[in-house]
Amino acid sequence: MRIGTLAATAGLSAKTIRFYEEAGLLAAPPRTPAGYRDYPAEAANRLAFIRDAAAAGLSLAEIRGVLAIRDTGQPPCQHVTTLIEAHLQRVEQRIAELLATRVALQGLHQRAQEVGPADCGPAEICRILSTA
Amino acid sequence: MRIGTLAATAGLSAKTIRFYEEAGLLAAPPRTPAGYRDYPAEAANRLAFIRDAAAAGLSLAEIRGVLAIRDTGQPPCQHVTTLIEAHLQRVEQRIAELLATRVALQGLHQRAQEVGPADCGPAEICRILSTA
DNA sequence: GTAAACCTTCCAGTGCGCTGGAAGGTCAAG
DNA sequence: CTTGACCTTCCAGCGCACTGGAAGGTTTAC
Repeated sequence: MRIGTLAATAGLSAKTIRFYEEAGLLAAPPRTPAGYRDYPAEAANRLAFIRDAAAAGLSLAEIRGVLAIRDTGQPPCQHVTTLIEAHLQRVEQRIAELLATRVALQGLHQRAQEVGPADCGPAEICRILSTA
Repeated sequence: MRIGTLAATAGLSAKTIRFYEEAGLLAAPPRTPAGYRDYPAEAANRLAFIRDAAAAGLSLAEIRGVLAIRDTGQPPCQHVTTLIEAHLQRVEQRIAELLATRVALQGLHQRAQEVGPADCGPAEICRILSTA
């Protein structure tokens, strides 16, 4: 299977697949006599896994870690559980930050309704965004 | 006021202030005979404004837009209101995405409790993260 | 007088996950 | 036989907001 076929199967671009190889996520496949990459069918599974893990928000570095453990023959369960927990924490942290930002933006929007252009002196920048 | 003093006042690094000048957020100040930047006290206000606006999550490009309007002498109220609304939408969109990711991660975590290492055949990568 | 702290410019790199393009070789169809 | 789709490598850049460092000049404190 050549790279274009694999790309179509996995729903990625050929560029991305070469990039994953370079990044150590995908082993370098054998080549045809002409030098074309020639992938076994299992490569599609690996790419699907990468896609699923990336969709869950794991970084390529984290995915590489999981794959590296799997490639030793060990099931990566414990590592994956730890990773999921850590990532869940990061996501929750980020959600909390964004909720706070949302409250702040709603406050600014409220303020924008209350002050008119005439309320801003020429010396200040914007009474809505800052009192500086 | 020299750049280090301004940096300390504004809670930024001197590097960042030079970067803001380069990025068109802050006018180039006059120089001392030795070539040192010599800021008027108002520069601190402008930096405080930039800080507040950035804290609300606006990009430097957006902040530059607000400042550019203000620098024409116009109050930027209408522009700012529009900007806040657009940014609020982006934030809400992102929150929704992260909430979905959180649900997905909680599902994966649940699955991780249910499957053991023995459940993963050597041919698959990780039954927790993907069925590929 | 000298050492440390401060300033200047310029160039380069960070992290992340790709993407674009150039210059060339190969393969399949008509 | 040619056209066009496909493949190869390599190098560069994106967007974002800085940050680091080198190599040099200046000011300040003791």
